[in-house]
Amino acid sequence: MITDSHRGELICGECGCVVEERIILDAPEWRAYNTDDHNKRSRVGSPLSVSIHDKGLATTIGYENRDVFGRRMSAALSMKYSRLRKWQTRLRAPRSLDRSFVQAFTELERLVSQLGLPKTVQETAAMIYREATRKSLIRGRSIESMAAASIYAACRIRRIPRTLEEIAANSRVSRKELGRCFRILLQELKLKVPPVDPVDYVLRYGSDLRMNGRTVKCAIKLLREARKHGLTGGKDPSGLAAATLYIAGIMENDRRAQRQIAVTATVTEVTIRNRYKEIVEKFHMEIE
DNA sequence: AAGACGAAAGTGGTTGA
DNA sequence: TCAACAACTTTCGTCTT
Repeated sequence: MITDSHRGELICGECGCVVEERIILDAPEWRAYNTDDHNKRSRVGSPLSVSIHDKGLATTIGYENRDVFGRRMSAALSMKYSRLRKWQTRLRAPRSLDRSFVQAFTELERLVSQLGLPKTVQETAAMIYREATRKSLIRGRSIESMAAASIYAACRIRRIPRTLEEIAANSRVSRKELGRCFRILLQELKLKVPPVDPVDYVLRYGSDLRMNGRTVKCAIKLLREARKHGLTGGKDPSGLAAATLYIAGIMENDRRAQRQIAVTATVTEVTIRNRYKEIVEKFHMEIE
């Protein structure tokens, strides 16, 4: 077991699973010990110090060993990252032209590993960030917020469902700021980002909740029907996914408590009930 | 005792004058 | 720029299983 005091997590040394999140530590969090450090850190936020950061890397076990379904990083890319890492340790004091880039890429890497995202997301996010830099969109905004926004955009493009909240929770950027930066990326880079499909969330939450394949399929079917009846417009996709999973659970005898679903979908039970009511009413369903 | 229900008041974001 | 509005949340008392 590894305690990551930076993130407040207890991590299994074998597989990198987060065993316990949000541990409360009595030790102080990072501090700037002199003004120089303070200037650096207040700007940057995430890699608080090289040593802590390296510790973070060491726990990124999935990185080289586990990887996503055996896919390896291209040789060129992997060389690039190890080079970046080397720079990171060397570039301690002097300011360099590339420094912000290194910081951004380190942040991307950190977010990807912390959120358990596949490599494709990291690559996409890196491309987006690079492009944003080229169009000088970073200026006036923090590296961290733009990196997080790139990650979010990459998730949307790759259809790996992660909410703004989840990403915000893993960086020092507020949900609001993250949304703003994402919007900027959207319009300035003319990214074509498909609308969020609640089905993606059904799949994810269904598996998080260990629900049967049949139940998940049923939920997807309900979702399709709901869409046909115009019940989905303007609704939070997470809420829709949660509600259809709840109904499907009852129908397929694979029931979960509203509370449980609400927690994994990060919506409230009230929202689940509202969607649930709308759907049941519309379908004239009798749910036992 | 846990789960489900719904009313009421509050929040943050979008829209349209 | 401001007000209205819809969706969602929080909180809480009540009913159901």
